[in-house]
Amino acid sequence: MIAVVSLLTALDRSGHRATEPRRAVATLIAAQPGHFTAAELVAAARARRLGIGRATIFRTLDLFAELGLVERLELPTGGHAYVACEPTHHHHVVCSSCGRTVDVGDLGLADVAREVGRRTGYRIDTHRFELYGLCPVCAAEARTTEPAAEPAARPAVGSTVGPARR
Amino acid sequence: MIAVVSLLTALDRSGHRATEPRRAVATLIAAQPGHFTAAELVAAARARRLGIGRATIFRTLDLFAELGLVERLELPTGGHAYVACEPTHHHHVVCSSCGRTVDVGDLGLADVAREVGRRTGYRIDTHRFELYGLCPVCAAEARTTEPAAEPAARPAVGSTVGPARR
DNA sequence: GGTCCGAATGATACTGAGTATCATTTGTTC
DNA sequence: GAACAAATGATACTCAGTATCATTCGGACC
Ligand SMILES: [Mn+2]
Ligand SMILES: [Mn+2]
Ligand SMILES: [Zn+2]
Ligand SMILES: [Zn+2]
Repeated sequence: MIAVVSLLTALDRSGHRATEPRRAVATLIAAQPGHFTAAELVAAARARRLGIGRATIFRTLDLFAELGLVERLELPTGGHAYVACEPTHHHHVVCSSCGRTVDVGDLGLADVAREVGRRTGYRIDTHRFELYGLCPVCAAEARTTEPAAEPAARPAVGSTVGPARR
Repeated sequence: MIAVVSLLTALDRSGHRATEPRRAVATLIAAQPGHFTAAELVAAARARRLGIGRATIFRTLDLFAELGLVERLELPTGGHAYVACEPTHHHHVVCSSCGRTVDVGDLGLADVAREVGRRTGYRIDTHRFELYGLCPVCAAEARTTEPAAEPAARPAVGSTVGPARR
């Protein structure tokens, strides 16, 4: 969940044009409750008969990712997905069954990264930290239903838990 | 760097056949000093006139990844690469300029993951933690040469630093 | 050593994500 | 309302990864 205006003002402040297609994509992104794939955005654009080219959607996603308002993450399946976030540093917990994503703050990771830099001599610039597991809903489901736990249909929903410290 | 026998015994112990192509791929993997892409393996196989099909290389990489002897990581560029590792849980520091990879142990990450589980209610199964930055060599280079720091040609080399605790 | 059978292979063809190109359109600045 | 660079979208392309399936092969058992 992110406000459309956040996306638009970020465009303006970075010296990029607020074109019609970009506004449209921003609206689509803002409407996404959880994480989404590029293909899903393309489908959404087509469904609403916006005349946006596929290339433009990829370009716009890249742009917002550069601006830090959208983050690209790699699912355990190997595919890619995006989440719209306020551009503060934080990480994601992803349900490997339904895809529900929750934000978490740094929780001491910065210290770990610093320590890694000290030990390895690397000048650490960025890190990637993603957690995968079962969300409470899916965990409950897995407990009640037969032990044959099949992945659910994936009603991806986003939410936020925990203070995004720092 | 990994020993060929580690790969082969892992095959055997998991009930998979030690076929000729798999031995060959294992040898190729063991010869890789740092991280490598699937395409690079394919090229290496072709260069040495081993008659291994492309599909088999992908299949074998997947297999070794399942067995935990090879880890697939996502480069900051968006591409994928593999590193051969002893199958103990650890993480990677990757030089964003030359690709040199260094192993690091858990360094308190397990605690962070546990804390995330507590706060979010997720049952955390796995996590992904990768660090990117400049290795000492590239950092020195960047300091001596013009401030116009272009990424170098990428002579990927692997090494290990720090106790892989746990 | 020979038989047998499922596992594994590789040739081929396919999918799907992402990108290059380039003539046309559009946002912004003056 | 020009003017001009930035952005678009149609098209065609590349490249990673995968499905298919007839053929081969490893290894278990005798
Ligand atoms: Mn987020
Ligand atoms: Mn490693
Ligand atoms: Zn779930
Ligand atoms: Zn380096």
